[in-house]
Amino acid sequence: MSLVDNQRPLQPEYVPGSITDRESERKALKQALNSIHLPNILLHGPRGTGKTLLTRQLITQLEDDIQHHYIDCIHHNTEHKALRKLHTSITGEDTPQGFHTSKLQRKIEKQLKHVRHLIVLDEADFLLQNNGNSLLYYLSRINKPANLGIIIVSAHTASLQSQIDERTYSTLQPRRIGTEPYTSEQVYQILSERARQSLEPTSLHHEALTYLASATENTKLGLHWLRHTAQNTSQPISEETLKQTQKQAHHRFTERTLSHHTDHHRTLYKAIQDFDDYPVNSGQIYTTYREHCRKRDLKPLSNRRISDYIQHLKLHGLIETKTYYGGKHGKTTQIQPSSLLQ
DNA sequence: CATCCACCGGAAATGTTGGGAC
DNA sequence: GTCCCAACATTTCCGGTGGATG
Repeated sequence: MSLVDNQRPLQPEYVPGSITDRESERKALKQALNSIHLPNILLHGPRGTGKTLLTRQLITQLEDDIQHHYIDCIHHNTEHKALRKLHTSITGEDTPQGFHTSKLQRKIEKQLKHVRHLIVLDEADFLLQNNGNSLLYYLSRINKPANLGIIIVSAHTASLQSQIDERTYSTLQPRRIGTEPYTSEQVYQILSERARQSLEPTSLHHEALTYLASATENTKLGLHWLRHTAQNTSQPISEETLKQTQKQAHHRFTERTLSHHTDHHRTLYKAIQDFDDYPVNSGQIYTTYREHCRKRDLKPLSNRRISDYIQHLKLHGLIETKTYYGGKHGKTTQIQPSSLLQ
């Protein structure tokens, strides 16, 4: 027995017909796309503030003569993987794995000549962290007839800018469009609209929604929590219900976030959660990680590799880190779970 | 001033995977 | 099959970092 009437509006992939409170960003994007040359755009803002939604909605409304290509850089986190995805998207055929990067590049360039294309690099941080800016460099160089637009979507602008080298950045000249975190009032509006569309009437108390909105800035997390709760209760949802489901909902949320990563990512995250007092040094985390590996019969990765994995967790917003360069701490990273996921 | 803290993170080296050509 | 090769994953190596401490 569940309170859910219509699943779809609560799903993370759902694109609502209208987007609440992102009117100025939407206009800015639209306007940029109406210029003669397709623009390059850097769309940035914290997680769960509607960036992906904005771009997804935008590409459904493009003029017919513009082909769009959506690339999720969490999965396509190298130049080669992203190019394969792009090639598949352009030609509509499966791209065999055998091609070398340069061959892929040549094939793609041929296709790009005549039609206008818009490429969306969602979660671009993951590509840059893993592979540097080789893909962006390449794309910036082949864009001579200027019939190519690139939308870079990022949640970590500061680190992103430092990852793109200056030549590439100045060639791209991306227009920056930022999304601010939602206020709890706005989160309230968004969640209440989705709840109205998908839940049985009167199944969600007003004060419960207020609580939910105040406890989360990330709408993705809020929606997940609401959906999880609605699917697992038959009584109308109160603030109390939400408090009971919070822990498990958040747990599921992180599980889902890490589901496309490796066992080592999950083991590492478990190890990070194993402490009583935060923040914790990465050295202690690594020791704990190794213990978890022993219990699970996993061969532990090197600490060099784990320090990359820590960055992945950070990019997902699962942990917060602070790096010390020398001083009494030495050069080290202190880590704590994200305060949004208590 | 030298040394230490405690690890970072770039770069090179090594291991692994999977396709193509024969 | 087997040889070769590029991409990719991971490890190894090593030069930093800057205040505290002796």
